[in-house]
Amino acid sequence: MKNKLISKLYSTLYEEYGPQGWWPLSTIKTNNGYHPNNYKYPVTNQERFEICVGAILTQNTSWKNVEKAITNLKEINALCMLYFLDTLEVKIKKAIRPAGYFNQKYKKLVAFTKFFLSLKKRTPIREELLGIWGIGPETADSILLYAYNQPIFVVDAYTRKLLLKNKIIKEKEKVSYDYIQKIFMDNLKRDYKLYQEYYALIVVTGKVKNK
DNA sequence: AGCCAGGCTACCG
DNA sequence: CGGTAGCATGGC
Repeated sequence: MKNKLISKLYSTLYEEYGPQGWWPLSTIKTNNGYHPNNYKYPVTNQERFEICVGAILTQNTSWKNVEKAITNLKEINALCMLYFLDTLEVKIKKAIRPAGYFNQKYKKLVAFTKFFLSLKKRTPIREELLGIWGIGPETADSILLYAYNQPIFVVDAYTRKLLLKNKIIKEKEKVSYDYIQKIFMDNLKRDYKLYQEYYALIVVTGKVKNK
């Protein structure tokens, strides 16, 4: 389905807020980890792993809380695919506690880390990610878009609100994740930089503007 | 003092 | 299939 509004909305948001430099990384000391206008990240497999961990920890959780958890993981040397599985369960859970749901998220991180190690640097496909316990569509797509620079659009609560507000979808009709994703991908160039920027802008505006 | 956050699973009808 | 309880913490 064609819809001119999709690319127009992007221009409007970009002009207002500028490049966002997602996904933030603890290895970048400036700008709180953000890297506007720099699309080379992740540089290392370690940074790639950190993005995936963040994507899981931020499920239904504010990024502020995730930052604490990531800092804690780093302090106990567990923010690393080679050491994570060797770290005591209680230590990990204590570290990720600020991100909430720590029992569930611990299980999710274990399942994901095993998978990540089995990849040996190969890029995963969406179905593989969705097959992992604890990885749903948004987390899978965040990982593909930001950890692997794949042009896959991420849909979340803010994305739906943006479409509702602009009357591209209606409140009543039940719109699936895949349907919304298709609206964006049908109307944008297949460009991971554009997708990374667009989704970041959606979240940023979603936060700023009331609800 | 509630309500909400960059969701997902399990289980129900 | 669609709908929803449960998961947990910190910020506002």
